[in-house]
Amino acid sequence: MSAPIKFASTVTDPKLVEERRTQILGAAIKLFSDKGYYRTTILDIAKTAGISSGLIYQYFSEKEDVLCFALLHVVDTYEREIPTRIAGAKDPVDRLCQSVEAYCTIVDNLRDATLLAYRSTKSLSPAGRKHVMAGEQRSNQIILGCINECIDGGYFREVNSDLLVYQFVMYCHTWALKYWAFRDKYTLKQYVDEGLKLLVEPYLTPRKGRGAFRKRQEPL
Amino acid sequence: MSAPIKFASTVTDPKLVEERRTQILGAAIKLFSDKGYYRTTILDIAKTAGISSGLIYQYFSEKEDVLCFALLHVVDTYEREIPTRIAGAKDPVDRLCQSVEAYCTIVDNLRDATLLAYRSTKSLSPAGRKHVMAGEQRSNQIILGCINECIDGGYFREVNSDLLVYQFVMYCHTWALKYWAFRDKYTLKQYVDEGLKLLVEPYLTPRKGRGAFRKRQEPL
DNA sequence: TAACTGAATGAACGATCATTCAGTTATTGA
DNA sequence: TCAATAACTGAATGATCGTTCATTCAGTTA
Repeated sequence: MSAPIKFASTVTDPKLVEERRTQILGAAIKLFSDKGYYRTTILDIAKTAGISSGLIYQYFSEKEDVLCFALLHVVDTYEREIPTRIAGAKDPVDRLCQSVEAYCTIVDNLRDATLLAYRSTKSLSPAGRKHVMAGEQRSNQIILGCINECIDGGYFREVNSDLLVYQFVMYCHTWALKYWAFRDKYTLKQYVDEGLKLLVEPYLTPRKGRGAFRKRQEPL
Repeated sequence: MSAPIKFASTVTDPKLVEERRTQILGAAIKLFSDKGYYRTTILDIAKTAGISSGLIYQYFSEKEDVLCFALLHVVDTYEREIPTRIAGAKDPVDRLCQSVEAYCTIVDNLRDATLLAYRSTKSLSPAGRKHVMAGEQRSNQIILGCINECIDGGYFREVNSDLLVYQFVMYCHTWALKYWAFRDKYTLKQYVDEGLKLLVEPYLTPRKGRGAFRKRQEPL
């Protein structure tokens, strides 16, 4: 796990700090996603969150910190939720499939925020950007682990797993990036299923791989 | 082709207009990519282009027009160059492979500008955004055509071509989006070759498809 | 040589915020 | 009950640009 970044606050009660920051976060993600970072004013955020502009500066030391907090929230959610959701699966193929499903589901929940990450990571200071990218890398590692398990276990044929990770990750992100094109054609479930057909099936070994893939379709 | 957008200019000589706009475009892409749209001032652009700030307003009516011009330049380049580069190939599989190679090569040439498109399309007015997205859609259609030719000609098995297009396009864009991760591991050529292995090979029909794919490796 | 044209300049204007801080309200604990 | 402390407010400040425009200047025509 990374060194969790400290954002300075003048408020002492940690409970209150978390509550207010969550409140500000919600407003900020909504507005940044909608109007973009630079077009969103601190006053906008304050009004949407139902507080005064000055109060934001009790919980964040500058506007950029609010953006950084929002983007870290996104990558931290990926990193935290994917392992939780694949914990049940023991079979490597099942784990891989479930990690894709989990990732897509999280992206779907954080669709606006995921887009925001693509648009606004460059607006961060180098230090903040480094943290966000490091978080993204850590969730990539989870997927990479699943792929390598499939290869090592003989479920996948030899394949460039380094590159395949990015295919998986981009497929999940693309649900947010191209949502305007997909929303009318696919449900999230359909999108995930198609993704497995495109990204998992082709690499399965004929017997062991396909066998495991079939088995997970009709469980119990 | 789309209705080419007119950007207002007070300067009468069309030759000069094109020359100056190209000059401004170069500075703008460099600076927007580097510092982001909002952090780049008109004065920055003027200085980098070697002209005065006021002169920019003789060639564009507002700052946003400069951004719009830059993003349209990117999508227009895709749309113009891909067909040119695949004109030689007659075999559908070859056409598809060459379109990927062409797209990746153009992305590589316009790497900064491609990133800029991801980051800044939302900063455009709805009208401008619509034009940029329409341009992007038109180059997608080119790839879609190649895939469908492969399917119809019996080179590809039945596959969700709608979705596969986005896989191809995203693969090409990812060269720009994740360049920081790829630059040390792959040359552009290697990246393209790996892409064909991941995105073309799995869908080839055993005889006709694979045959055509093999043939293009050792031509004459 | 004078009159004209339109390209180019850059100082000045005005609007927009991020940030601060003097003052107000709420909470705590003795 | 009443300090004392913490949380909160929102008007004021000051810096930053996008945009304008009066002016200069090079080149062209009369």
